[in-house]
Amino acid sequence: MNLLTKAARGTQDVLPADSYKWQFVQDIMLKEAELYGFKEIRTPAFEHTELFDRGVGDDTDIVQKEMYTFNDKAGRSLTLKPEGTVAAVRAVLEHGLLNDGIPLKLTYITPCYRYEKPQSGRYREFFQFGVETFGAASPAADAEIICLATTLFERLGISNLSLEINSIGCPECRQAYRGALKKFFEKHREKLCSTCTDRLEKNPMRIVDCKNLECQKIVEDAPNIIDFLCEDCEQHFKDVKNYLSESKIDYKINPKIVRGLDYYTRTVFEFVSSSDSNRSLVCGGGGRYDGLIEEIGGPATPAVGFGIGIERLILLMQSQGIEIPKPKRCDIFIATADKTAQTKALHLAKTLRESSFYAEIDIVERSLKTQLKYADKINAKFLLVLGEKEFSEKKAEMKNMASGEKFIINLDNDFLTKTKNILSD
RNA sequence: GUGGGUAUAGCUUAGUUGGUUAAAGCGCCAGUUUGUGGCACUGGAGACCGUCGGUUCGACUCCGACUAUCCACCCCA
Repeated sequence: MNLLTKAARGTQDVLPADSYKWQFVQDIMLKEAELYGFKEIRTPAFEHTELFDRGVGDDTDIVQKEMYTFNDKAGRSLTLKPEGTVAAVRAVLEHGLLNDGIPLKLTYITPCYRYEKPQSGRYREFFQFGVETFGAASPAADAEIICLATTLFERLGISNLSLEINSIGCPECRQAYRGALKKFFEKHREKLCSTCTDRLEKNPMRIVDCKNLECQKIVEDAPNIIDFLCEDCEQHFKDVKNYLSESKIDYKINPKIVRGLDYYTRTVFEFVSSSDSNRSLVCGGGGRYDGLIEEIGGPATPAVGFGIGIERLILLMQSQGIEIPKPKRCDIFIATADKTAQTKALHLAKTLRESSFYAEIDIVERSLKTQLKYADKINAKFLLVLGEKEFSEKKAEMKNMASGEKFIINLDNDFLTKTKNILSD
């Protein structure tokens, strides 16, 4: 297969055999978000590169080595968005949406791009569903977002997911924690992996979620962020937990969930799949980011949100054997025995389609017999055969393909009503 | 970026110690006489065996590089 007929690395076609699954999932997500009061926002595929340098953080892997950055013809540096939040924040600020009143609740499904080595559930183009609440500092906002995520998974039929939460405090309490961590890990410096020795200076918090087994062993005895929360942050976390308990949402506190960037504050959460041995992250990036909006030039505004990768979600649903409703079946196939009948068939099909029935006719000039085979192949519910005889007698037989039951239909005035009745049964 | 596996029709695969026109199932297209499908039978289309180079009289088969793909790490959705 040559380059011309090959999708670019890390990208994927969603074929008709699968697209209905996407429709199903996206539909549920948007509808559920709607019930929580989130309105859809659509942002462009690319933004000014500076936005992500600033918003995602230019010391992250994403910005340092994974962005699709290019110059347009006027020499502007643009970047395909590597995640959804920052673009949404930009749009909020640009259009002054916060002036419409708070809270501002937005949802989106958007393609994201990261130059990474593809593997299972990881693509260079992937689709992210996200929700963001702006202007709400209350723990109720955190809880509402988590609650939405929980219901979503339920609606999709996903089980064996566990919710893990943590609080990483505000910049003030984090400073104390960071100091304590540094002091602690300093003692174990020579046992840490090489990336973690680097982290020790730049970002000791990231050592806490290092996957290296040696590091993890050390982390076990490391100080816990929760012990360093200031009074306000502690109360906030306590309230979030309270809301969750009151809503009967199970959660586990995982002190190892941290975030590398400064604008993340307080609540962080993840949904991990416990069905298979290797815990896979389904919904990362969930949490509060009270510092972000100010970081990219807006007024200090609290915000919470989360993102889900749709590819991963569908993968998970498949691994759990969740049945996604099959796409709509053809209601009726109108077979035609000759050219005249064929001309009229389109009109009849049009009439039915206007009433929202899924009707098909022969458009490849097959023999009648082959048309019937085709009707069977596409799993049509009903069959209508039209020819000279039918038009001279002004009536035709409509057959239920599964039962073989036949109905006589008049082809003139009451065609639609009669057909509708049979089809709707 | 690091490590490992794989590469033959649309799909799933076979291909014997290198030896002529590369095989099967499924799918696709059509036929099995006249206007009613599913089953069965018959036929047909469809592959420069991932690419390039090497070894050889001869390579789908052996060697090398590249590319793609899958899996894991990293990171994350």
